[in-house]
Order: sequence, then C-alpha cells, then structure tokens
Amino acid sequence: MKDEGKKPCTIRDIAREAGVGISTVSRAINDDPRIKAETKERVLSIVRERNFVPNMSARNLQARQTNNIGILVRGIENSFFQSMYKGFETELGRRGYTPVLHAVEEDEAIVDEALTLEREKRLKGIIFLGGKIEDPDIPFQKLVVPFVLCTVAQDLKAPLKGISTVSVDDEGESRSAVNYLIEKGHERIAVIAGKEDDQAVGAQRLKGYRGALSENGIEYDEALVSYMPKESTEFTYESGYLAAKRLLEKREKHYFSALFCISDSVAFGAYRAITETGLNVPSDISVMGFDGLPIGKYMTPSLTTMVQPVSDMVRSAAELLLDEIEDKKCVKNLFYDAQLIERESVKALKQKKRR
Amino acid sequence: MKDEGKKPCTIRDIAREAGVGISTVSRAINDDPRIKAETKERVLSIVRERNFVPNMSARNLQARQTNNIGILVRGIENSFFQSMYKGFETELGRRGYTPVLHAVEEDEAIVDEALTLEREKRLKGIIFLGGKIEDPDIPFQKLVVPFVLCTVAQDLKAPLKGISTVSVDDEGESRSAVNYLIEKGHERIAVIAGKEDDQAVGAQRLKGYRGALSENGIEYDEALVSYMPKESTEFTYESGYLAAKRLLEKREKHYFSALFCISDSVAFGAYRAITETGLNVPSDISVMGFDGLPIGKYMTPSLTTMVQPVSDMVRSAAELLLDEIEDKKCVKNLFYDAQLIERESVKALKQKKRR
DNA sequence: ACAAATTATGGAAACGTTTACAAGAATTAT
DNA sequence: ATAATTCTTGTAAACGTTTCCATAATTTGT
Repeated sequence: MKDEGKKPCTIRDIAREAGVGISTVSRAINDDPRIKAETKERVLSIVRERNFVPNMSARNLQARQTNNIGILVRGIENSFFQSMYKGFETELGRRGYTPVLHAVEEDEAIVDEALTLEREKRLKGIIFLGGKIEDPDIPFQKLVVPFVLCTVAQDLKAPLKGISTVSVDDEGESRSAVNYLIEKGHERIAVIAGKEDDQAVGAQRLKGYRGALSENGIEYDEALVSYMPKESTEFTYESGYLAAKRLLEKREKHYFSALFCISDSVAFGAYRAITETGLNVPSDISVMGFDGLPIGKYMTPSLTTMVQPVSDMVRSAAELLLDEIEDKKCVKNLFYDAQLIERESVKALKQKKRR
Repeated sequence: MKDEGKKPCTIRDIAREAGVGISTVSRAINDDPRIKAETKERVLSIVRERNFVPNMSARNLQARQTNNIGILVRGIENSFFQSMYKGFETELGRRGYTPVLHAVEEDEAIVDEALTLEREKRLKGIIFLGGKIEDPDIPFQKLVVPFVLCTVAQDLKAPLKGISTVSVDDEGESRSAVNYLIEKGHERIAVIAGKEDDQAVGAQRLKGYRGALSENGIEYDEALVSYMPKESTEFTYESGYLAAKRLLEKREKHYFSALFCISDSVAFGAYRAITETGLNVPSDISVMGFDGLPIGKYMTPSLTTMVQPVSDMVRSAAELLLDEIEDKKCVKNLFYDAQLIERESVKALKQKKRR
C-alpha cells in the first residue's frame, strides 16, 4: 500500500497536453460561457481521460471560502440528530454544498467552537442542532457567516432577533401532548424533564407540561417531575430509566397514572423501569413520548408520541441557510407542527373531559 | 447578519504587527524548535490577541494533502454505524486528524466514490464502514491512500490480500449465536437473512447459521429462511418486520420455535410482527439478534444478542489506519470476538443438548 | 580577539486554482 | 478594404501557508 508517487495531475498538465492555456482549462471545467464549444470539448475529453479532479484546497484558497456547511451537533449520540445527517447531505449537496459534521460536547461553548471552525475551515454557513441558548443575544453575534438554529426551543414571547431558526413549537406541542393525556382521563401525570438547569428544549417542553395542567385546572405537583442528574447526558435511554425509577419509587405516596417523557429515548428507558417494577404499560401507567423516533413504532407497546417532521425541518434549515448565503434573503423563524400519533402506550381512563 | 467585511487576519498581518518575518510566525505557530523562545512568545501573544486561526485551505494546498480521513458509510441510516461516528471523531482527533463523513448509497460503487473524494479533498486515508466486497481484488487497488475496512464480513478462507480490516468473525459468531439457541433446546430455528444476493455481512452470518445447524445434525430447511426483498434497505426495522411476517404466515406448515435475526434492527421489526400475530416473545418464539444496539436492553422483552465491541473496533480501525499513514506499518486483519449477552428474548425448551 | 561553528531570522518560491487584464482572432459594419 | 466590435485565448497576479536558502546574529573554540 505504499504511495506510488503518482502525483495527481493538475490543471497545468491538462493545459500542456491540450495545447491550451491554463485559464482555458479552468474555464472548461467550470463551464464558463466564453470559450469555444469545440475547445471545451477537447479539454474536457482530456480531463476525463486523465481522470483529473480539481484540487479543493486550491480552489477554496483562491475563493477565500469553501462550500462547506458546518453541522454542529450538541449531543450527537442522540438518535434524533443522527437521523438528520443524511438529509442534510442530500439537501445541501443538491445545491453544491458539503456538510461537515462536528460533534460538540454537551457543555461546551458551542459558539466559540463554531467561531474557530468558521475561520479555520472557512465555512460558508453553519447549522446548529440542539444548541442551547443561555444568553438570548450575546454569543451568536460573533459569527460572521450565516447560520440557522435547528430543533432549538424557542420562547415565542422573545424571539431571537436576527437569527434564523427552524423548530417545532416545543412548548405548544408539549402542551398538546399533555392535553391529550388529560383528555384520556389522566390527572396525575408525571413528567421526565431534562436537566434542572436546561434552558433549551427541556425547559420549553416542561413549560408546555405545566401549561396544560394549569389550563385544565390540575395542580402542579413538584413531586411528579423527575429531572435528570446534572452530569448525565440528556435524552438517553439510561437517563430516562433512572429518572423513571425515581418516580416509581415514590409512587405510593405520589401516585400517577400517566408519564409524559420529554423525548422518545427517555420514554424507552422509562418502559424498562416500569416493566421492572412489575407494572405494565399502558394498563398501569400510560406513557407518552416526544420526537417520533422510528423505533417507537416497534416497541411493545408501541409508543404514542408527538412526531417532529424531521425531513421537512432538515430541508427548510438547509434552504433557509443557503438562501441567506446566496441571495442574502432575510432571516426567518420557521415553526413546524408536530403530529400526535396515537399508538398503544396510552390507555384511556374514565372519560373525564371532552370538548 | 451581513458580512462585516472584516477580513480574517493572515500570517502576514501578524508578522507585520510583531515586527518579524512571515516565516517566523509560521514557525511560532507550528512550534518549530529553531526559534528563540522569547520571539515565539511575543508572536504567540499577538496571535492570541488578534484571534488568528491559520487558514486550512492554504495549509493543505501547500502540504499537498489534508488531515482529513474519509469515513465512507454504506447505509448510514443503520444505527449500528451511527453509533460509531463520535468514536472516530475522538480517536482521530486525538492524533490530529479530522473525520469527514460521507454517506454512500447502498448500491453505489463505493470505491469510485472514494477515489473522487480522495483526489478532490486530498484525503489522507479512508475508513470504510459496511462496504460490500463483491469482487475480492479489483476495486480497492485503485486507491492510493491507506484505508481500512471496518465491520465487513470476512471470508476467512480467502482473506483480502493487502487490505487492513477490522471486524468480528461474522460467520463464527453467528454460529455461536445459533449454537446457543440449539443448546437451549431449539431445533426448528428460522432465520431472517439479508438480501439474497448479499455478499457481505449478510452472507457470512447466514453461513454461520447453516454451519451451526449441520454441526448439530439439524437439517437445513430453506422454508425457514426469509431473505429481504432486493429493493429494500438492509437492516431496517421495517424490512425485519416484513421478513418476519412472511415466516409467520407459513408457520403452520413450517414450524419454528426460535428466530435468529441477522441484526438487532431486524429483530426489533420481528418483535412487532410476532406480537401482532398474537404470539409472544419468548414464550412462543425465542428471538436472537446480532449487533448489540443499546436499545436492545430496553425492549420488552430485552433482546438476547451478540454484541460487537463497537468502541474497540472503532479505536482499532483508527489506529490501524493512522499507523499505516504515519509509520507505514504493515496491514493487518483484526478480529474481535462478539459477546453473547443473555437477556429475556430466548426461552429454554427441553434441555436437549449440553456439553 | 578572530575564525569557525551554531542558531535565529527573513525573503522568495511553491502548492493548484481563479480571474483581471491584455492581446489575438474572427466577425460585423461602414 | 478597413475600422469597429465581439469572441476566444493566454499571461500573470493573487489566495495564505510552508519551506528552502541565504543572511545576520550569536556562541564556541583556539
């Protein structure tokens, strides 16, 4: 496997061989209109023959930027994000860009990371997945390339100024989810939330939970919310399992008939905890998820959940970003509706309410 | 969010400001030993102050290569692969390289794809995940950069010459899996295989299945193997579901008490098919998987499976490749043992055999 | 103290493209 | 025919690094 010393050929080699100038070759491969069709063909045929591929580094250097779009993911082990990459690849690829995946640690300063990447790799744009927004305005201003936030909780009352986002209304959709549970007759509804200091998705979805309760005149009981330990990775089967476990231990005192999980992964963990306790989903405890991971359909019982329109979101995020890059179109905040999918994990109690 | 026109500063700017030559700056940031410690500090402080980040494209152009390692994945939606990316990022990063993820269509010519990437991006090496090897020698010879095949079935009798690989012995470990089922008293064992023309993982694992049967004097019954339709994406919940369905339909005539699934994802699909038929896992049908996806532990019932040591494999693949790149060490074929994890999805029948 | 060896620095060329500019060839208008 | 356009092409200068080579500064040896 040693390097054969076969230097890949350059635009210059092609030029010599074709007996033309180097700029002619350049024009040929970029199909610049101002070049005779005949010459172009001759050059191109040599290009094919020699199997020439232009050197990206050189191109990028000269162009002073790349065609790379950074995809920065906080919490990349989250299956929800994993399902998105392929989509970005095709969407961006369709318009000539290449995604560059980059995992960011849960608690890292995602913007600084982005900043370095932006300069080092001359990214043309950035898509953030799962970014947290502690401080509503400070960090993102530093970025000079366009970017869009995707899948990030959004406090509608204070939309982030000048920032493009694509997301579902986490709060609203959570409210719907819990409302659904209530419609099904549940009143004692526990919740597995994110970390206690979570400012993003977790917080929004928890807010939705509280909203639904108060909307229906159900008292909020702190004993029924299980936060994830600070050190844990969010949205993980195991953390869901642990969190559910804690709820289950004190269920004698603090009864609940339904459990709203902040994400599907967490719900799967909860399933196990419940089963281990000798209880059954849904006859003893109804479980509701959020995200719509494909596997949910195959769990026993299959998971009732709010599904996020992943591929639409991906497409929009890509389009939004690319438009901003190319046409300098203005920023937008896009919201998608999640869709309630009724499956087997929620049981109706006495039909308490109905509209 | 318009471009501020703030040109990121170059090595030249730093040089001017520090009152030194441009090569001095270069040496400072690459900590070249032949430079006075004092000068170095001065330069470096300006670098920090100005927040200078060297331009990758320029570096790569000059170096005539990048520090990028292509990770080419065939079938990127497969959860098994998804779990590997983070590992590559840290392993490669530890030694100064950057992974570049690239999804390849199931049926695409993965090597040609690689070839283009190799030239265009000047990759320093390539790791293939899930590559199929139809023709034992032709395609890979074209590659000039080092590469390693990971997770690819391996026919031990004809090891690929001159190619580094990291894998589990798919055939052998499948045999163990099926042997386990047999030890538990099962004789009528169905199997969900890959596509019928699968030459890679699928074929090897199926071979293991047949091996185990014949080893134990159990007759191979073609009616008990369910291939996946040619057009389907392999290793998908849905394809598993469909395949199981077909088996179940003719179970009257072709009875089986256990089902060996070529992968965990497929097993999850099978779960659903079985449940829908009104049957129960494991009391009616025992199910065995292969891969060891984390979610398996949380399914009901939890899935008995052969777990592949993913993180070890990732680490080795990275090390193997990097060693080859840096020290020109020789190629190796590495095999890892999978580990049988007994969980709830397999029930013992009459204890037929034991050693 | 002076030559020789060593060490630290700067200048310039190269890496493989794109592109502004100039020049040559072909076309059209007069 | 000749001047004025328009097309086509080639040359050279960037882009931001690294690195070879030469030179300047320092240290060492005598």
